[in-house]
Amino acid sequence: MRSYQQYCGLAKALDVVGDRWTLLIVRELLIQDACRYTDLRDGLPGIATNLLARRLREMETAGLLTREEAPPPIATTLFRLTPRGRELKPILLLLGHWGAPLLSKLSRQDAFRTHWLSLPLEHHLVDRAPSLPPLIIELRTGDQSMTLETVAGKVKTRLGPASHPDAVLVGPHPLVFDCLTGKLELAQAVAAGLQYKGDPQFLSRIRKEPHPQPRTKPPSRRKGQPGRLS
Amino acid sequence: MRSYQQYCGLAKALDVVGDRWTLLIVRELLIQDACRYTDLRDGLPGIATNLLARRLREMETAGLLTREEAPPPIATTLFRLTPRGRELKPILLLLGHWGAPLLSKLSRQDAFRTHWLSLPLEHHLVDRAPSLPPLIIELRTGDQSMTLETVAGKVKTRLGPASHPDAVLVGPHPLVFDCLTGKLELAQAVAAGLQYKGDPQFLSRIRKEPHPQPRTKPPSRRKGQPGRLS
DNA sequence: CAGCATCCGCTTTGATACTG
DNA sequence: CAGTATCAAAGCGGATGCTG
Repeated sequence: MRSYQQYCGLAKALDVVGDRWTLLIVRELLIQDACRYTDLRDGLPGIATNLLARRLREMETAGLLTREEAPPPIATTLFRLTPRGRELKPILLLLGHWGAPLLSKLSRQDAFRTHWLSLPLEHHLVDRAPSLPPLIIELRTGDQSMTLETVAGKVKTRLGPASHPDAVLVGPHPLVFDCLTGKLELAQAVAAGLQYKGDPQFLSRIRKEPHPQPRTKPPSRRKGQPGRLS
Repeated sequence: MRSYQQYCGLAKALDVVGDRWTLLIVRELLIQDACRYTDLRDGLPGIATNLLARRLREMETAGLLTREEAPPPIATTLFRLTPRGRELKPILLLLGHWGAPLLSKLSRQDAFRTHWLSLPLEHHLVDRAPSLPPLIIELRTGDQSMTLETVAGKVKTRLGPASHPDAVLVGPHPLVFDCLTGKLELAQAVAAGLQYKGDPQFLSRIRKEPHPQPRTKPPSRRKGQPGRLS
């Protein structure tokens, strides 16, 4: 990117991360830690391959990431954020939070990768009952499943299914996301096509505000099946 | 900007504010509140006038700012951030802070406007002695002077000179900025060409860490003239 | 003068094809 | 797997001109 040439920290930051795709590449590396070129390309639907290669070079020069050549048995290049690059994480979280209201129904045909849920979910889910046994929730949406697990008052995410989840959410990703974050009440999400197995209380345990939109009268709670599911 | 078309809050945020110049326009409106077109153009050296007009239209459409047509006596258009636009402030502060280390000596020939100091200074200066009488510091650098004043444990900035400052800093903007934020110790800044009038203690009163880089032995404190200056 | 719109050359981006 | 090469389209920067 052409420099703004302004003596201003914000302008200097944008000189480095203001290019198209750059912050989304940082997103991928924040979520996936060590990425191969093809992992990145797969997590960035729409990017042209030459542009990805160019950005990776520029970001390496700028000190945002490093490129590790793995030795012959593995024989692949791994891209990883430097500490300086990882310092962008709080900014990405805030920006993502700022942009969340723009995820409307109109975005339903947008590309989606399950791992994109990781940062926003870890950012605004909590464990409101850390003294209870750990809670495990499996999400089945998008290109792969994802598991949420409460640890030390927080919610950690990882890719892949859970072996003994307390609850399972299955459905289109906008429903799963809105239901988890509390934008949609569970009953509304179920009415819209979400499948939920487990005790509904588990959901309110990890939402920051259990009833964020009491615009209409609060929907009546439905009993789920408590206990572990296989 | 062409949409990333990804179901991700960050990608949606970048769809709106990821265009070149957009966040710098937000910076201007955060600092100056109500701006005329020419104020904006002056605060954004390097922008092409047609591009500014286009961005303002797009940002109005996106709900970031409003355009007020002032009645005939004033006869000018005022641009102002909406609350939604103002929600970007913490993000800009973080990004500006992240970019601050990039403001090196190499940036000395970059364009500069005094009001750009406003956000970073208010962001990381504090009043470490709020029980003392208010402190007033005048900066003379860049295109106009700026006044710092302690209020309720914080430091507020405004453009223009102070009538009875406790201290005055005169010199090139990188020196004034580094000296205030503590990147440079006062003695170093003075040695580099900064003029400082007032008690050196006043500086450590508003810095978050009074001695941030004791790599070399701490420079000996020089006595200044305490008390008010005219 | 404030607030643009138009034109033109250059740079960046996007899409696709191809390679060690 | 990890890119490079090529080319068309879009975006940007700079100059200039127009309108109240």
